[in-house]
Amino acid sequence: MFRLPIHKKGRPLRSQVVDLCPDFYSALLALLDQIPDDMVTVPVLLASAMGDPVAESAVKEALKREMFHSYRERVVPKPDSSDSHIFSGFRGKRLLEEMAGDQEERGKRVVITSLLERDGLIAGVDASYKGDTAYAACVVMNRDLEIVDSASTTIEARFPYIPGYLSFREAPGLLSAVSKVSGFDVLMVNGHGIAHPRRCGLASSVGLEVDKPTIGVARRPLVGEVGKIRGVLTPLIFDGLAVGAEVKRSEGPPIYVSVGHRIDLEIAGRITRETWRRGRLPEPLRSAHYEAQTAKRRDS
DNA sequence: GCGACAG
DNA sequence: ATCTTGTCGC
Repeated sequence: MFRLPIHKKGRPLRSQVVDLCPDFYSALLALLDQIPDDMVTVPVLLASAMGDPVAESAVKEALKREMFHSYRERVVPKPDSSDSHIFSGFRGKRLLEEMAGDQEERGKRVVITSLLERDGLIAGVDASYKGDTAYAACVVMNRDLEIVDSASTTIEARFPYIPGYLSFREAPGLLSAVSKVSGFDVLMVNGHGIAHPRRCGLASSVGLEVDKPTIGVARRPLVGEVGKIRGVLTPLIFDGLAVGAEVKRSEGPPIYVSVGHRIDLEIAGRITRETWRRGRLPEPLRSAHYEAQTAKRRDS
């Protein structure tokens, strides 16, 4: 029977992703405390000090939270032309830079293989949010796409959504939900696998943890360009490599599939096409999304 | 240089 | 992802 290594007989959660999931908000607080009393700063400088300017909007969102109420006047929206008192001398470790380095390392551990013993049971996992409270659900379907098992959990996310860093927000909840179902052959995750700037998107992070064949499926690409049609799949090219593929149906917008872990693009694409019947995502993900929404509704 | 940017 | 009413269409 499938079992996740993160529940050690009632011990606290342990896994690489969970261990490496730092608290974004405490790190931001530590930076805000460095601003001298007679100075202010701007969001992009805080994001850069955290290690990646891409986090600018996440910083802006965070500053709206109650937790940062007393720091609101220390951050101005734009660098005022007349102001020479914009602080930028932040010190300390760059959290996002370390996390990106970790993704690069884990991306190298992703296994791409055409060996897939069975694919009779397909699991889908997804999460819904109410603020930072995550409601994650995992459903298991048979070949006829009938639900044979499902589970959901709720957990507090300690990290905001930042493009390229989604796994640090979502993986803990998804892993918890996945650990509650009895078993499956392939896992489908709502997000990219190796079609990621550092070859380690949400689907790869989750796949490496559960050590099962894992597929990443997303509605929009994060990196890469759609290449020339090659057979039934249109490759998504990034850095000169086919890191994923665009999957089309007769009608409606396409979706993007990539290797999460222990699978290859052809098989991942085949399973994605075989399970995509209606709507914007394949059935395992539609189902998991519905269950996650239901769990959230039930809670409030 | 500026904007875009999985969920 | 989430905030949100009615509304266009099969």
